[in-house]
Amino acid sequence: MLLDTLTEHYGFVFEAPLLKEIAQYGQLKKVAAGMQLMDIGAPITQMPLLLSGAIKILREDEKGDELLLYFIERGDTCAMSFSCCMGGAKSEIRAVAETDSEMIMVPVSQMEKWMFTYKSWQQFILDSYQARMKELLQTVDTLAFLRMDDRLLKHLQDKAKVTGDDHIHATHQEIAYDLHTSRVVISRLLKKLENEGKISLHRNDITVIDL
Amino acid sequence: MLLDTLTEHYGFVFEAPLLKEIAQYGQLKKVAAGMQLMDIGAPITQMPLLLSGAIKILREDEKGDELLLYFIERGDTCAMSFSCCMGGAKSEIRAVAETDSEMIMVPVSQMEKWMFTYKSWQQFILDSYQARMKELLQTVDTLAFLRMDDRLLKHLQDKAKVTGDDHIHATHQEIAYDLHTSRVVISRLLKKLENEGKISLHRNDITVIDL
DNA sequence: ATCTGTTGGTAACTCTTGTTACAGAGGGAG
DNA sequence: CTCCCTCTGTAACAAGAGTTACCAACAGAT
Repeated sequence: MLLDTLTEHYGFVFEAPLLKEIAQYGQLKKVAAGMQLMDIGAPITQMPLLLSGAIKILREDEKGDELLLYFIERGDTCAMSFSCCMGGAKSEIRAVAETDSEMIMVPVSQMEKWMFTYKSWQQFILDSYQARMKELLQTVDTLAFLRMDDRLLKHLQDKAKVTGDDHIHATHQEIAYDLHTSRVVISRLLKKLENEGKISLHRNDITVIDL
Repeated sequence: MLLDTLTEHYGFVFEAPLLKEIAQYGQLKKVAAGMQLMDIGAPITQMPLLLSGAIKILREDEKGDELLLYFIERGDTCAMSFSCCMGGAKSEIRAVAETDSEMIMVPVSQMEKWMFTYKSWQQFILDSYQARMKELLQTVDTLAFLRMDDRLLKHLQDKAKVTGDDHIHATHQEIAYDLHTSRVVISRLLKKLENEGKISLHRNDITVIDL
């Protein structure tokens, strides 16, 4: 039952009446890994509360070049979608399921109401903004202060963390897209990391040793 | 009088009773250009509403390397300071007055109350988060997708915009700090931009032609 | 087994950025 | 004016990252 699942994941965040309302107005959505949930420029009408799995958030420039911003995990939401809803704005980012995921989609109309009626909801939204802000700052730090080899290792560690698996199933090309570089560079640096004993390489499988 | 100044800058954002409350509890603060307003790791107890001038927001890594994130202008606030206040968290960023500036400092106790009593305040806070998020995304785009010469030109244009002056009074070293690179690189690229007719160089003064 | 498309390894080269070193220009203090 | 310090220009070199090209290894299909 929806309310049970909800209580399991958000019981410590929201009070009972709010949980009930969310269960009432929310809609369960299951997505398979790799599925796109939202695109840049798309209008936003609902807000996801993640129950399980992980979502990766991407940015794209005019030329179509991509960059991974961060992952959203269980118990999180995409705060940006909130104000977007409220203001009727378009999405600034793209969201793709990193693993099979479950979430509850909440319609914008209720969100606005809850903002005034439930202190816990208000707090949740503000905390979410704060958390996302912090992650974006992390991303900026990574881009500004780290070299590609460290960015790569960090990416592999992050990926292992959100999937809960130290075996990463991804091609060098896919990793290159996430870090906005070329496949050759990734292959080169992966080999270097392997020589340093931090990972081991197999076809379609990178094992992160240095977690 | 404080209320008049406040109404002038925020009259279209907040309703009259809220303006009055802000005037009552807020404190006017004037700072000179170059003065540091907040440091990384410092506790936050007040939130600024900017009346005039501009504040630059910086990020720093463990080694003390800096990076300019964005500018805050008139009519804006530092949304991050809001949740920091609420959660009693430490600042993630450093804030330095880019120009002489005036702001109203609002104590945290009132902010919480207004969140429930004034819809316009709630909207203001959410809009502010959204705006800051958008600026951070801009920063990420700049770092990820632009080369240093374009970053430099963009920086000069931004700086000209927030100061309202196409003459930029800064040494090459200062610019290098903001962009997290070395003075030599900046001198080199500035000369290149001058040859391309986009700026003109003088001692302690860069004139932006291509605005 | 053979063919084919995908994935990964590597070399060679270019371009951008960072580093070191040094010299000259400008401006203020004495 | 002279001294001294800061600011700027430039050269030469090093390192990191991007690009192109090519080949080998592998997996699935026929």
